[in-house]
Amino acid sequence: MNHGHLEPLDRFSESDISQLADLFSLMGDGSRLSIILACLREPISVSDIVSKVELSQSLVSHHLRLLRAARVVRSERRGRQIFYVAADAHIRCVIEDMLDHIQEPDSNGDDD
Amino acid sequence: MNHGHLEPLDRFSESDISQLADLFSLMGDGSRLSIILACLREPISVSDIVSKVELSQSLVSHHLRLLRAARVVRSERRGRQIFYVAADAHIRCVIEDMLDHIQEPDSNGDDD
DNA sequence: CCAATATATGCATATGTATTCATATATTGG
DNA sequence: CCAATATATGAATACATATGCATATATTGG
Repeated sequence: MNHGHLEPLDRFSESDISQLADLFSLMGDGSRLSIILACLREPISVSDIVSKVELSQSLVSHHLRLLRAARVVRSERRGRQIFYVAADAHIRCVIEDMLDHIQEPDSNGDDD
Repeated sequence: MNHGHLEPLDRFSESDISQLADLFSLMGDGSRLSIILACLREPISVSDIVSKVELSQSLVSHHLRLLRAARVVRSERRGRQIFYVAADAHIRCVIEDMLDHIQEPDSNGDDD
């Protein structure tokens, strides 16, 4: 039910892996992650994002397009401004989990 | 308490953002993500990873080095083989959350 | 100690992509 | 309709990095 391929990994289809990688890749750029974080709590306008993250308007817009296309953020027009917000709670969850990982004490890093 | 910088984002330090982005970036490559998934449940030897993910031994090793350096995986020698496993539960959590995000029904993607 | 197996590493390269600059589109107010 | 504001887009470029190839290191068995 894939397209005739064997699935090389446990229970993840190649499509799953590809979609996951795309999403992580989007979050894997510092500028883009800053933008995501700025949109994490509540909708925020593009111009407010620009001043908050201190990136050029053009760059923010380029990144927002990618983030929106991948449904990491959603957009909504209010008058002459466009507000962006994190698409759903999962995005917040992922970030919180990863923060926990960072703060994890170092049990056993490179012991050989 | 950062290094004299203002923190441009809500409550995330620049160091947080940088560490998060590095981790997401590591997970944002398809080959590397496949390797992580292969190590997700239980320790697995490098050679078994190679046959499971169908990448060259060299490439797997290159990626494992990055993943281990970032503490995404841990390693342990058993005889002549080296086993790798996901570093902690947070890594598993992040992936599950992201899978949930992918499977989320499309509420409101690009409506303007 | 030698051969065989298992893993790691250095270098070179092709490919991807983050960023900038200039400009285009859209919305509002007068 | 015109000017001003807000956002998006296209092209060019500089830079990062995934990958392959060759080879090095480490471990085990005889």
